[in-house]
Amino acid sequence: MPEFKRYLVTAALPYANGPVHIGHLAGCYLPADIYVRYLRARKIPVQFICGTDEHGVPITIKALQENTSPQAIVDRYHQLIRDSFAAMDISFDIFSRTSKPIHHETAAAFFKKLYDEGYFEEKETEQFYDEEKQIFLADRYIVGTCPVCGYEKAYGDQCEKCGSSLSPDELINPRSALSDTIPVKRKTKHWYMPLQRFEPWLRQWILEQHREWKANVYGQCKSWLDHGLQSRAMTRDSHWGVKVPLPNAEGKVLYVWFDAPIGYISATRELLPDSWQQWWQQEDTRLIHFIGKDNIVFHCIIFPAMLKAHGGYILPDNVPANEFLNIEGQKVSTSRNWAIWVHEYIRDFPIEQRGQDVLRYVLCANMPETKDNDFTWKDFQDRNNNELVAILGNFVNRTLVLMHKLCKGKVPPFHEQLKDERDEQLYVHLQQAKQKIEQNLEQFHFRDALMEVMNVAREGNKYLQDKAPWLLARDEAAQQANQQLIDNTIFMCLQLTANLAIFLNPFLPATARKICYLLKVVDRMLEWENAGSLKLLSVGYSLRAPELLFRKIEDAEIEKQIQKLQSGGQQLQPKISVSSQPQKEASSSAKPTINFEDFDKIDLRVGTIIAAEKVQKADKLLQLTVDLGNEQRTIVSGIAQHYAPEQIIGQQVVVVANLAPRKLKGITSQGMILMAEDQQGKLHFIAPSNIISPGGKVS
RNA sequence: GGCGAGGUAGCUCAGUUGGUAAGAGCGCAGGAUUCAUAACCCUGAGGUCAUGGGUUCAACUCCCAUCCUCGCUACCA
Repeated sequence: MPEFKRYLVTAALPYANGPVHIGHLAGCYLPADIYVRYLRARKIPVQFICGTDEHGVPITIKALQENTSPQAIVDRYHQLIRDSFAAMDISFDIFSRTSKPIHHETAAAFFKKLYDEGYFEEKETEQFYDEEKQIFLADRYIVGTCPVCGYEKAYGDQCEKCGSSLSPDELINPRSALSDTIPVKRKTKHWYMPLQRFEPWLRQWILEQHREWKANVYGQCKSWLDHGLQSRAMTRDSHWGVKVPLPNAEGKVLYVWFDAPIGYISATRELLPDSWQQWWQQEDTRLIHFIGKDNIVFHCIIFPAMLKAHGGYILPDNVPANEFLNIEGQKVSTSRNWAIWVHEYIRDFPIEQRGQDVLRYVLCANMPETKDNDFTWKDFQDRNNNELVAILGNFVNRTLVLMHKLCKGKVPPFHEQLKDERDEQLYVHLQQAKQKIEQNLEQFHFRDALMEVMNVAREGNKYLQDKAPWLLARDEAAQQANQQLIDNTIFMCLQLTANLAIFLNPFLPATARKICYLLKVVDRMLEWENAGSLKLLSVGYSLRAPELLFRKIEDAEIEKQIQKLQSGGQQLQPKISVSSQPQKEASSSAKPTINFEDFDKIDLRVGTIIAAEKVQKADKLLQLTVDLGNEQRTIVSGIAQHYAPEQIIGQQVVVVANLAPRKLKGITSQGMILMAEDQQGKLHFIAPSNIISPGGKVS
């Protein structure tokens, strides 16, 4: 292991087509920030790099939907995201954007170098082309009916309704998202990176040399490597993005996943024009990527392969990816608006009351480090009221109150001759806590680290309880007699409070500063080397009047949040609240008008299911035998996750009888069953309201 | 279906390379106390460590099978 002299910490570049939610924070920005603040407190040179990822097709789609330009979209979200992070005290050294010229230049040069050294394969493929707009359509530009759930605005790579990943060929009634015309296939050329060439090296580098990576990360990488890597297109047909720096590459841009991680490099160049090489090209720099688990393949496989191919760059030493944070038992869904948006949270729990620290605390205490975790508002309330208020805030408050009552508002002296075992025990605990916090942070165990910080406050409460200085000062005579004992107790509690500020600083920076304010010390006290000391506050120094660090959160506030979440979650057509203008409701005319002849081409028949069984090795498919009166058809239908085979025998259905046969999992499907989808995405049969003889015509 | 990660007290989660009677926080019950935001402090109840086999002197920890959850992937006309 090389000795590291400096740290380069990156947090995944958020995509500038929507605001950030608390799952993003818990997934990578909060752990990254805690880690960076800890490093800074230890005076270890560190740069914390982030910015918005502003290219890619979804942004252009969104621009089309809102009838504006991609630039307007990314400008809006860049600002919103940046402000959200600022409110949460995420302390980036730079928060840049991939639309900046320096990034285009860096990414293009990177691509050119790989091209010049022959790392790319050129391939021609057939892609959908919009003749009206004269442009190739990336998968995302093709919109059509999802073959799985019937959602009419599925994209060519994925249906956002049911989550199925698709290819454009699978869409029913594919249309161009640009012009709504029917696209045609046309040949196009792209540059592919043969990742399989890096496979032996990646196996060695990850599987042999980085066994210390988190189990979820290591396992995911191994899975990818064992599956075998393939060439991957690193360019796209688009006008929005980094232009491919080659002749005859009009209308080609870098694949967003090629250019985005390079954004880390260009942001560093922007921040440190004269010394960025030191951070990216010297082996004694430790590069750490904080990401969510959806980004593992890009940060552990593709980007390292790119860096390796380019040469001259260091590789990530660790990629501590977190899992996902669910909300109230359900997965976050931006399209269903099942999410807690940071900019909305901060409106209800403003930074004046250090609402950001409450959220930081709860998210860290419940951080999805090893598996998906659940965020509930009840838990948020409990942790605030029972931990921040009752344990931490209470300890600091009672310490300051006692100090004012029993020590005249000044830091009392410590009378060494009266030091007892209990004092020593507290001191030992403080030293151990420091060590444990350090160890946990260095191993990316943030929740354990935070727990240890809270244990310091817990220990303080116990100590105070054992010493019970209020008993020693029952009356004036008693207080006079016991003043030295009282002094010692308060002295210890005050020094412990100062230590708490140091420990809390990486996790709850605003609270740490607030404690400094109450103790009338400068922020420099927060430097980590001061932790464990009992000389942080000078004897005789007068401190400020106590102020509560945290307030209780009432049931009504929690109710309000839950209602807000659920009302948002039930909206069929979700609206993200940054936009003041409501999106246009378009679902009533999602498909172009057709005439009767078009409709008449479809032969719809009533049928009765007379047999059903699960298709082998397919999760979603049922093989049905449908009686159409004069014949029986075998139809394969993607409904296995909605109906058990035995429960649908005898079910009447509507069948598209003249659909061209198609082989699925080796079975020829002779038709298609019509299904209706409800708000939860569950499929229901379309059937006549009375029993009709099989074969009956539908029109 | 393939692969990966998980299934540990009511809840949220820890458990390093197998070895004293299985842990924490919250919640719950009882007690003590009043400096403190009815906060704090003490004590206690609670788990066949998903299930069934196996290896071992010894397994939550290793191996095999099964079930459940999440993710990636295939299937969706």
